[in-house]
Amino acid sequence: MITARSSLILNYIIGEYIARAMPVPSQLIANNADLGVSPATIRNEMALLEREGYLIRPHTSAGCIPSDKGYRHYVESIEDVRLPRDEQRLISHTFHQVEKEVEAWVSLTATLLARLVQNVAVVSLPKSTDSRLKHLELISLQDARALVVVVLEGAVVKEKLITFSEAVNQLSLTIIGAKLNSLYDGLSSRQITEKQVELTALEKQATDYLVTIMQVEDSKEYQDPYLEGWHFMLNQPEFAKSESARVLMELVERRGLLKVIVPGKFSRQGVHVIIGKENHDEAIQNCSVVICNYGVPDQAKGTIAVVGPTRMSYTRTIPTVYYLSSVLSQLVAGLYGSEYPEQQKI
Amino acid sequence: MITARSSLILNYIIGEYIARAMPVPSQLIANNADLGVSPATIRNEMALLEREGYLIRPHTSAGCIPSDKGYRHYVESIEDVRLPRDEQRLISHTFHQVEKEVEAWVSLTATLLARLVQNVAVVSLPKSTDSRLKHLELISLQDARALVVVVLEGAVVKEKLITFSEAVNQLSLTIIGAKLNSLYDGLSSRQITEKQVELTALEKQATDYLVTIMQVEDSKEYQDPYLEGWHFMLNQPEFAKSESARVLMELVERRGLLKVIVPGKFSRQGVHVIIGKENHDEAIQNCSVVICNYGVPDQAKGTIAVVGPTRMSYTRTIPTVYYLSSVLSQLVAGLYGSEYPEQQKI
DNA sequence: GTTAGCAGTCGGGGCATGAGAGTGCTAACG
DNA sequence: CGTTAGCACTCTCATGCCCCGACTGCTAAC
Repeated sequence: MITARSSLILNYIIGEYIARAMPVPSQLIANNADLGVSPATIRNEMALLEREGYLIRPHTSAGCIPSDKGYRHYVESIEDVRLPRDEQRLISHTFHQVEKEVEAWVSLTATLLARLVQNVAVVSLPKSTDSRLKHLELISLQDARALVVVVLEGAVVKEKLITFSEAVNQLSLTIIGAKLNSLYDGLSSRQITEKQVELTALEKQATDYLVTIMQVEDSKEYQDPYLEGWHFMLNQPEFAKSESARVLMELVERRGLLKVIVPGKFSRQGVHVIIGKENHDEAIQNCSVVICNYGVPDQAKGTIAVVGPTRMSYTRTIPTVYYLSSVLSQLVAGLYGSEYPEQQKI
Repeated sequence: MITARSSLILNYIIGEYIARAMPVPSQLIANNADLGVSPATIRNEMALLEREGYLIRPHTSAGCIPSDKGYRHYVESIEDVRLPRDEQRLISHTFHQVEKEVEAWVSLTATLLARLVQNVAVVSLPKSTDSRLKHLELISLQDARALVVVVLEGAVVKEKLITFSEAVNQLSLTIIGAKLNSLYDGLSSRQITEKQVELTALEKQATDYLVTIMQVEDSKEYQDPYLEGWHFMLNQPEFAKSESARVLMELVERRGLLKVIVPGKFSRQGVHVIIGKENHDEAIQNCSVVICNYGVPDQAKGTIAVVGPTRMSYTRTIPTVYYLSSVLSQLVAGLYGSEYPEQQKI
């Protein structure tokens, strides 16, 4: 339904348009695309591509700009999703210089990603699907108030201030903590609630808090991802009048980008691209999202994404998202004590 | 040097300008400000205020807009920095509904503040000036790798992945942990390093990690504050062309707003307002910052700030920042087990 | 199928015009 | 001396116009 040459021309137009942010004239294509044909021939092809819906003409006497369908074709024809070796090295080197903490990794990923692709990066923390208790610690603060620190499988640490029904000293708390640790070690929140044991009032209270924390952790999905790089996006001519940026920001900041995207169920492996109108939410229909899961199968997963105008550099963004997701996966795998499988292609 | 009536007129103009975002004509003042004089008289006063530098005229035949000096006068003359009782109740009610975690409080503060004042809110976590160890926990992950969880005075919890020089099991780690806890309980990082004790190789390594974590915690100032509400700011006509917003965002996101402000040394108590050119950094000289410290004296302090166009509602922003800082102070005081002193005025 | 040539179309910049808004000034008033 | 009415003046903004330049679509020839 589309000849090889049309496809070449289409991809050339899109590449140029991404770089110039202006309609691409036939002249330019004939000169630079090295097809050995004249502008007139190009124009014929362009007219065809326009009829087929791959191109849009802002007005009669102007060059073409790609439609969502055009971008889709362009993205599908990208073959190489690997970042150049030297860039890979540069990135992984940066990760070695940072503190060995999940938050630091994720935050760094967001910052790097935003800078590398000059758009907004969205990276969520890795989340266990069904968290299991690794360790529990109760620390007395004052009278009946205490701090409970919960360490879950995968080096997830959660703390919460709690208040017992009566004053307790550190010694009692340590004893309670020891008992609960031995009782609940390695269990999920559900298993803990189902466990039938004799507990004192205080132990019961501590257990309740523990279960609550674990349930909260299990239930909060895509909460508060790291957002970085708004100022890069504002640089794009698409967002010159800030009204357009505002709508998008409101969506991403307030309602949570990931919640909006998820309905798409991009559950398969690899990088996914959602272009313009393919997005469900209206506020983001002149944007594209490049998104990828990372994590360890059956243990924990997170999401890494880039949001930018549909006219973003996919050839740069896709490999970058892909590579960073694999780096994060490996780091997270270390937390769960498992090796991470070889990288796979899209 | 400025009569009572001039001052009234000036403040009226500024109030109007903040509301309308347009130059204020003499007509409007005469009609609404209830001074019992005609527009002509107002014009005379306006001419005076312009000569004195309180007002600026965008062009000859236009109303006036306030200069930074004018805003300064306006802000100084604000007397009531208390939020209405019912708003106070609404806010404190919201805090009761949220998880009892420092991060949750600070994040909520940023969100609330941004929404209440319709501008960007910047809130930093409370930071101890000289943190002391409350509890240490070592958790084995795999072979030589482990997780160290450090609880500091003030319910600050930090975790880090560490690697020992040799494989260690959980039992050994627990023993090491118990020993270090009894040795270092309540000490600062400096005191820990100065403590002369016989340690095994592993204990030495764990101590080093502990000290590093505490030093990092002590040294990182104003790191990664919670930012909220960019989309509100983009609504302001001042930022209609997103170029102006970009510069500001770059400053706040990349270089850290608080670092830029700090040189001003607003060490005293209460809310401070930095207007336009009073800011050191050029990128923010058409903005104002309303900023306030919170925390417990000598134990921990954080910062809460609002950034917006110089034409922001100071009468709303100042009380809101003030009240939220006192709420946060009280919450943080609870963490340190001390009562928080009565609220004081600016 | 490809190409040259040419007419046709549309956006954007430059410019003049006119209306409207609001002031500055002057002269009169109490 | 402070206040006021009246009026001329100034400047912005919106509108309309025109023309230029950029590209295309079409046609006819290769």
